[in-house]
Amino acid sequence: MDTSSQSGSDKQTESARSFLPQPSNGICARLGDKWTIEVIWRLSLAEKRRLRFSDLKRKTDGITQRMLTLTLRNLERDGFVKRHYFPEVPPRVEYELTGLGAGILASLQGLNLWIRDNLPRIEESRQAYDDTGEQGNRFR
Amino acid sequence: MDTSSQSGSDKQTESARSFLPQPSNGICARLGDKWTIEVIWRLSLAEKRRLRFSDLKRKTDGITQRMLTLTLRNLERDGFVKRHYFPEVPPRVEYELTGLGAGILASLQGLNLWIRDNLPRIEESRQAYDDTGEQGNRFR
DNA sequence: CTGAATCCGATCTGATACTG
DNA sequence: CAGTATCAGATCGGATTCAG
Repeated sequence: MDTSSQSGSDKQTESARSFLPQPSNGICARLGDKWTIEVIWRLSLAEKRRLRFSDLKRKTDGITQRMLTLTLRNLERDGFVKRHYFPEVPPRVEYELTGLGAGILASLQGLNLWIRDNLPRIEESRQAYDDTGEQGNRFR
Repeated sequence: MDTSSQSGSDKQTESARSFLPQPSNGICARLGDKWTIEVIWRLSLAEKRRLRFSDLKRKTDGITQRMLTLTLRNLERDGFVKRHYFPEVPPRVEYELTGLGAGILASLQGLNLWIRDNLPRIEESRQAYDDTGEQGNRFR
């Protein structure tokens, strides 16, 4: 997991070639959606990894009904979430995180830990960039 | 960090709580950009993790000059890439992947391996969803 | 060679109203 | 309760043009 050191070595390319270049059929883009990760995460914390629509909406702060619906449709299509419809009155629908959905969450943890550890440095960098950059062009 | 009061406590939730809910200050969204990951990856494969603008553009198939510039600006701002400007004629600019940038690439590998292994299942799911869904509404 | 500026269509997101 | 439909603003990404 830790291949970050070694700077000047030209043979470092060997191990790096195993990395996938592709945006992986849009998976990363999907995860980058505004609500996708949080919705998966909320489901993973729920009892039996299941929540009904209204609960999910309440737990996911700030999400609109429309965006929750869209997010769930995409997750359902990719097989990360299973939809259970109960034809009652009023209707009840539960969304369940599949094994696939739980799996990607687990795989995401390494990245999230890295982000948690390095976010301060990133934000420093942003601060510095915004401060020094507001006066000059790119030719210096 | 924790906003919602939990209804049920399973054993499985215990380990899941360590996961970060937040889109992590836009990091995941940035990675989901159309070109970000590939640009980082191209730099990581280069000698001394450095490439000049035109080389990077040539290696990154399909990217426009504008998008490469924007992608690099964002990466530079976050501290993932360092820009080296040489005031020659014609001008030469090299971009170097920083330790930070290489680090996130390494952290991404777990996720990418998972995607590689599970993409077939995801695409099956998409196929099934698109096939069965085109006739009925959501109430079934 | 590097990169900024502009225009434009496509997509994303939110707000709102309506339906079974 | 769950979901759809519609509209509007914001952002994204591509094509093109101009400039240091």
